[in-house]
Amino acid sequence: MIGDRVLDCCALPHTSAVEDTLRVVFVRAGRSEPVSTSALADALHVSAPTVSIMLKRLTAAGLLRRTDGHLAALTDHGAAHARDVVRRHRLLEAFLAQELGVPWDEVHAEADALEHAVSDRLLDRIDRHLGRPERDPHGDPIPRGTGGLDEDWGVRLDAAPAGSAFDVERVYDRDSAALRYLADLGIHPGVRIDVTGRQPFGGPLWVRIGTIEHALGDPLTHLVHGRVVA
Amino acid sequence: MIGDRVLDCCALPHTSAVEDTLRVVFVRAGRSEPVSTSALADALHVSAPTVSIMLKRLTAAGLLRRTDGHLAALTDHGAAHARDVVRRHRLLEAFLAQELGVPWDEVHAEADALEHAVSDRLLDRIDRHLGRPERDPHGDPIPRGTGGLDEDWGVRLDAAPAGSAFDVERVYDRDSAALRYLADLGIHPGVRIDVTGRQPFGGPLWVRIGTIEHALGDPLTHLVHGRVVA
DNA sequence: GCCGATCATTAGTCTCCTCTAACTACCGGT
DNA sequence: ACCGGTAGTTAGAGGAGACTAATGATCGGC
Ligand SMILES: [Mn+2]
Ligand SMILES: [Mn+2]
Ligand SMILES: [Mn+2]
Ligand SMILES: [Mn+2]
Repeated sequence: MIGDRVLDCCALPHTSAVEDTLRVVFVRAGRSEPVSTSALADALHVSAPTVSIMLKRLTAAGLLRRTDGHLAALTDHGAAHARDVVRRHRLLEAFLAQELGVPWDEVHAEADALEHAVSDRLLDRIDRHLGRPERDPHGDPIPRGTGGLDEDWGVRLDAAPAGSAFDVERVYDRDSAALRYLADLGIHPGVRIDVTGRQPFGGPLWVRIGTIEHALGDPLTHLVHGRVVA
Repeated sequence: MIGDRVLDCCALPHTSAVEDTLRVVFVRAGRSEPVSTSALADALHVSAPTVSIMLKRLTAAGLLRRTDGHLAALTDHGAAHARDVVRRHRLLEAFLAQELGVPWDEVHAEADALEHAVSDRLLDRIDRHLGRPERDPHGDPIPRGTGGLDEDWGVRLDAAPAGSAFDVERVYDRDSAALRYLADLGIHPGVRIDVTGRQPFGGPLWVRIGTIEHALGDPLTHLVHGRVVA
């Protein structure tokens, strides 16, 4: 936490816990995943009561609304702050990967800590140093200014029909071990995959990367997003 | 704060406040400055009672001793942890200055925040990336391994006799405005200064850098350390 | 030897973050 | 209608860190 970035506007201190919650709500909502108390507890590695109390505080501060099924949704104000945290997070991920060669399965954890400690001034230096990158190592767009963020996740790999080709654009960065495995297979943003077949009843998806063929289970295919091209 | 660096050994959480206190005690003691409650409160930008309580906790954890005049001194154990914080701090300063061009009067504040968020793994990447630097932008030695740290501050510029030359080795980094001014004058580690004269009764010291002559008051000369060479 | 200034500590409060345990609300199945 | 499980919240507690106000200790000056 750097002292000078405080949510004066909403009478809420800009702590790590607050920032992390805003970021996770933003990203999950962008993926159209349900933002429930338990899902947040899981993602943030805290207990459900801890999330419950945090959501109440964020709601009181006008950053969050509760929808029908206890779910959480950011207000415009909350989304603006969340975007700022996401920007810091992804820009740091890009920096760590490009400048220091941190592998893409490690950058998330590092950025999760650094995002609260980097000043706006330093962040802008990093941005300039990298030449104002558009995407982080997972293909996630880096929010810039107030311009509309392209939070389009495209199509999930498991939705690609057999016989089609698939351009990988984004890979969800939650699971380090999965990222490591996908990288071993050569799956990362910018790569074209041939979908060769699909077993029925949730069976594995057969894909070819280069000349090698692999069977991918749902937990993996659900992480890979992009476009069907043929 | 990154979760995995906890002082298990001393039953004390490795928080920012704890780390900052250890670092400041270490550096002040290294400069042979009195480490009093009020001096720490001033340096850490907290109230005296806050320091008082922290010193009691550190003492209870065996990281600190109280000497005669209420002063604080690190135990060997405390010094070992403090060294680690100082290493993170100075290595980050060096990285920010060399890789991102952050000016030397800004690196301290940035490192003060980042030092608690950087993992050991990332720090080692930074270290390797910089080629294992020995000194930070202020000329301060970067502790490495368990080897003896050269915390020699040499001689203060105000102790240099008129007519002598003075090699600047270290500049104390506490005061940003002073660092900015000294940089404008061309005073930084590696520079040779000619001491041309000294006014009596605490008057200014006259120095020549290159061809330009300047009068420096005590607040400035006390920050500049090095060796008298002639 | 007293007086005031300075310094340190104690006392009392506050906020934030986290937990466990208990309770409640809901929902599906029988 | 009932029962059990899941999800969410409430209740209660504790630690860390911060503050102000009051109190205690120390020391120099006169
Ligand atoms: Mn974080
Ligand atoms: Mn990412
Ligand atoms: Mn710090
Ligand atoms: Mn320094």
